[in-house]
Amino acid sequence: MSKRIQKRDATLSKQRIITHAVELFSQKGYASASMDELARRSDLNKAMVFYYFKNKKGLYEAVMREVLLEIQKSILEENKNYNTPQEELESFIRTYAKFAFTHPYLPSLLLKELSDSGAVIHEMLFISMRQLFALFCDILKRGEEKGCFREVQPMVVYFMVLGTLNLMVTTHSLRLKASQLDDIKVDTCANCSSEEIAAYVLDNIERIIHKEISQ
Amino acid sequence: MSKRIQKRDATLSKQRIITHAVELFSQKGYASASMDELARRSDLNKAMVFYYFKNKKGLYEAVMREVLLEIQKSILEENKNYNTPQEELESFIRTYAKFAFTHPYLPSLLLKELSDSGAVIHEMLFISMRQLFALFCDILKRGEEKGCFREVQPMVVYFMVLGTLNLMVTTHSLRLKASQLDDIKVDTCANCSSEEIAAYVLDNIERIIHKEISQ
DNA sequence: TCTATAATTAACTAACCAGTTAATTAGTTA
DNA sequence: TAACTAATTAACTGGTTAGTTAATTATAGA
Repeated sequence: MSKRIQKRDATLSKQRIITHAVELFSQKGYASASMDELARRSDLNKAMVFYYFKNKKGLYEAVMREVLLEIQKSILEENKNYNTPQEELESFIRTYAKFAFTHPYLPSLLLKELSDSGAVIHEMLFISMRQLFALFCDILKRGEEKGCFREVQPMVVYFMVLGTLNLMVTTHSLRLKASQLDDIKVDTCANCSSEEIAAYVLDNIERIIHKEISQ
Repeated sequence: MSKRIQKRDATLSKQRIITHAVELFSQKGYASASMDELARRSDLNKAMVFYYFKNKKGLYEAVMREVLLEIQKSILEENKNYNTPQEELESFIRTYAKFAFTHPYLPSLLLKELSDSGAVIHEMLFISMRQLFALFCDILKRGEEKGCFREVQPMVVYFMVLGTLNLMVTTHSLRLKASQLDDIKVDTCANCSSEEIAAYVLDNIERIIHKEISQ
């Protein structure tokens, strides 16, 4: 009920909605995210959501576009700093890991979508995801041509990277809880830092794709 | 509206509900699964759902229990036939893959839960998941002690297996679609069989954990 | 200062949803 | 067959949801 203090500012209002929507969708999922609650969180009238994004699906697509473009940008930009396939691969994995751990809504939103073959937004997610995958494939191919990587099934290796990193993020609280119980003693990597996890995933992937193995 | 033909049979009705609920929850997710639709699909009165399972969450827990016990049983039973860590690991991966591909609701339900740190059913999923993970850890540990596996971070390797296999199942239709487009040529493993994928994941995991690498 | 337009609002609707209730039917047993 | 119980039903409720509408503000340009 708090009266708006700020002046009118379309782009700012729009951004407020997106920002809170990213959080809300990643916390509750598409179906359980309520537009009433979003309006409350954003401290804006609900009609504004529909004024700017037409409907819930439109908002969700805008959210996914934002998030996917952001990670894509990070990886592509970081990639420029390297020029051997090995370095590029390392950069890809480290950058994704860093982003995923500092922006945990990304793994949450991504896994929610992928657990349902792109239930809500097939088309767009799809294109953006494919571009990232295409870069990954390109790195692998150039590594192969250079003779430093062996031939692998890129899709499987890609999911080994993304699937693992995403799950390590989304299960963080679950793994912490598991480590505190002591009926079964298992190491759930509960206190590993994102850098440790990234380094570990990277090491494993290198063992999979490198031709000469330094044991 | 079709009048029930069958005689009254409590266990059968209950099983009808579970069976259709597994399908519905895996297709739509917890929030979007409607009890009205479930009743329609099961060809039973909606009140029966609440008569047998108290509420929606109770039904969901019953569904997850059913599904998790089923996969657990498969893996444990198959495991009995082997007695070296290498064979056991191979059996674990192959059995999970086979089950996941023939019962695609499992990856869908699992990823939905894990994308949200066990949003709906923390406790139970948790215990069942941990038992499976404990078996995996045990296999790795015995392999280590025998000197045939190197020391690894079990949680990460576990997610490399489950995460990858689950994603390969849930994204199947998406990968098929991607392979049919030809703006970017990428191999999405669209026509790989479940055995091929299992073999490929297994091969990669072996490269990660085996001490002597047969190049 | 007038005016056109963009941004914002409160109040509303129609559909849907989980869950309840009270009555009814079919099997079972004494 | 009478009486008891378990299974089943139709009809309902209260709350929530996405989306709409028509009126109202603020702002910028002429």
